[in-house]
Amino acid sequence: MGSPPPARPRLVDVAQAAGVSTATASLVLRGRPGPSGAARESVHAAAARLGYRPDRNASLLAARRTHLLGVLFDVSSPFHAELVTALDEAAGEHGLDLVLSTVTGRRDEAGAADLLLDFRCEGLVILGPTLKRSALVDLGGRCPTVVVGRSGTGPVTGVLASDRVGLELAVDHLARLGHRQIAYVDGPPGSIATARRRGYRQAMRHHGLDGEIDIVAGGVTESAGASTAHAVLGRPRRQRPTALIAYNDRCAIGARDVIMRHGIEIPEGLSIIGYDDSPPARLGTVDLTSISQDPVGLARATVATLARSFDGEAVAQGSSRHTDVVISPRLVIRGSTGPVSA
Amino acid sequence: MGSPPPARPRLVDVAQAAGVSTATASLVLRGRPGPSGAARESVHAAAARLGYRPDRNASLLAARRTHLLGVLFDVSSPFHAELVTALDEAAGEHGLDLVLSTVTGRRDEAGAADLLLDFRCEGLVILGPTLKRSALVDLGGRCPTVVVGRSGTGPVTGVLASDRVGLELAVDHLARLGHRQIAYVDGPPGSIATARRRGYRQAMRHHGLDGEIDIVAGGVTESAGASTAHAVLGRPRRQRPTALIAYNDRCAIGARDVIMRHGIEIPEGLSIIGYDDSPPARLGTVDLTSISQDPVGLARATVATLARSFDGEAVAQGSSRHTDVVISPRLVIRGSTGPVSA
DNA sequence: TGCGACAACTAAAGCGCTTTAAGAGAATGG
DNA sequence: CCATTCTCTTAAAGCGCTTTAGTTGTCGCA
Repeated sequence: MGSPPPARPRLVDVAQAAGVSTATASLVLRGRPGPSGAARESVHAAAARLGYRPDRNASLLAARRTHLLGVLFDVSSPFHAELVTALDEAAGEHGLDLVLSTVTGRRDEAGAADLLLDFRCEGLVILGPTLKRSALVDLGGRCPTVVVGRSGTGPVTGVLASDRVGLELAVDHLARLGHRQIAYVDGPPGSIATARRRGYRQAMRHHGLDGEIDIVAGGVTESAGASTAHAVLGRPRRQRPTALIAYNDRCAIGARDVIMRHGIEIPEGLSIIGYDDSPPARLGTVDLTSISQDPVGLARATVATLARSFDGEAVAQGSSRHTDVVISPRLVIRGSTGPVSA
Repeated sequence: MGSPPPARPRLVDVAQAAGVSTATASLVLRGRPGPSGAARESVHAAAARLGYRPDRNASLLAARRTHLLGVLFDVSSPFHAELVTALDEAAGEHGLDLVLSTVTGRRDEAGAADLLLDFRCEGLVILGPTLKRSALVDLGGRCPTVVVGRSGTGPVTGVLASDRVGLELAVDHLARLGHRQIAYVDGPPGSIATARRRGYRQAMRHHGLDGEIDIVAGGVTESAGASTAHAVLGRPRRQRPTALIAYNDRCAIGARDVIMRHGIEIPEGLSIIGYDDSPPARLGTVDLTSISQDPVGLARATVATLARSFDGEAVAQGSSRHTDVVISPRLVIRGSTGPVSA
């Protein structure tokens, strides 16, 4: 393992080796205008020769700008994983870097946020926060903050994919395939599930399927989906839906399992649509049609919002009204949906 | 979102408010001996009143110790997620904090490592690295480094769970249930798969099952497992194994899918053991017996190793020999294994 | 020749903290 | 009563960088 600290070269070393002052070296290394061509060359040469890497902490401290975005996420969530990747990409385009923090046994969401603030990040991104409104508002007061996947509050902007549009996409797709008996597997209590349920109703009405609206109890986990499937399969044949839209992929996958074991082919006997476009949905063996919340789009919108707040000065400060940024989800069509069988 | 920087209080503010010097305030806030009881009280009071939080960057810069462990991981891996959580816990016990970095589109493993080093972390943890040996050795030369899940090289220590023991546990368990025809579903080319295959052979021999050794081609994904299952189910009945040990959970789950759809009950018709004890294996609907690499154990060992190298001075520097830390995996028994049917 | 304008550079003052070395009292003791 | 030893404080020197204000030297032009 170890090695004694091989004494990293510092800026003065580079400057000395290049025969210039640290001021010049600093300017050159950051590509700032000023130094002459000759100076630039010798500094770059010296830096390369010494293997110089600036000390981030010192730079940040001196520059009073950290170019750091703090991201608070749940390390065990695949959806968050995708968001983090996308955020990093988007941050890079704005010259920002990410510092990550996650909720663990010894640190709750507030503690993790504090840790990020201690790094003096210029903006805070909170993924799917379970924080109380008041705590959120407090954070928003200390640092430009965006929550992803839920509505903002007070000074905190929310960036989210429209659930209404999501369900519209799902119902449209199924209706186009000839389905009429389209059931919706409900989620847990909460604003997200409410929005999706509402979106489902609205979309059904839109297609003149008011009479077919069919909301069955579900949940968030695979086993919830499994129970739902049992319930649906227990109905008399005529009353069974020909298609299912589930609150999320996990629920959809649980239902799918039971349905298949019941001897019903998918999509011939029943079409299924999930929500989230999670990695399991993409597995060749699962191949689930799903609504993607477009992590890349969410990430871009998030970073753009924060970046705007950095240079665009404080936004609508006094009036602590918040504005959400709502993007459109996408329908990812896979093998779990097909035309309704004759 | 925004808010104009509400000017965080600095140490001088606290000191001033408490009527002491910054030196005293600094000592008090870090619980160092020196200041009197009265001083302690007033500083703490002032800090609380102002809502003071030290600027991490400034502290780190001045203290020349960062107490930071850099962790390089794959944000899309559930196994890494568990490790990160466990690492954080373990680091906390040693007074260390984690700074995370992940491979993304714009940053490869080496780039991510550089980012971590720029944060001046005192130790580097690389989870399941795909880095070349030479790159690893280079990192190890710059900073105490531990790789998790693979053997070390040069100055880099490896921390891993014994594959030999893992397969021993699996075979023991099945043998105890009366199985004799235990097949092993092989993994992709590489040292890990080799170690597991060897462990399987050894364990079988140990149980006097030399004649039953049965290694079938597999792979790392669900679909690889599915193909394997098709191959096995294509055999004449007598030659079919009564139990399967798969290279990993994903492969096991793919096989399980095909087997169930083939009308064979699990575990009555066939027992299956996976490897990794990944979240999908734990799902109620999957309920897969699996070998856990004991993330908590790995994390503890990793942090302990690094911590030792911090104060214990450089370890065996000149001789660039490396030592691995090998821990024992655990068998997690679930519903996918049962007694061999009569 | 002399003066302003400009380009290229640098000395030095921080950033917010830690730490060292030294100072000021108070307490001890001969 | 003065020397000695503590205990408690603090001024000041950094940490490695950025940035401001200012210096130097060159050139053009009246």
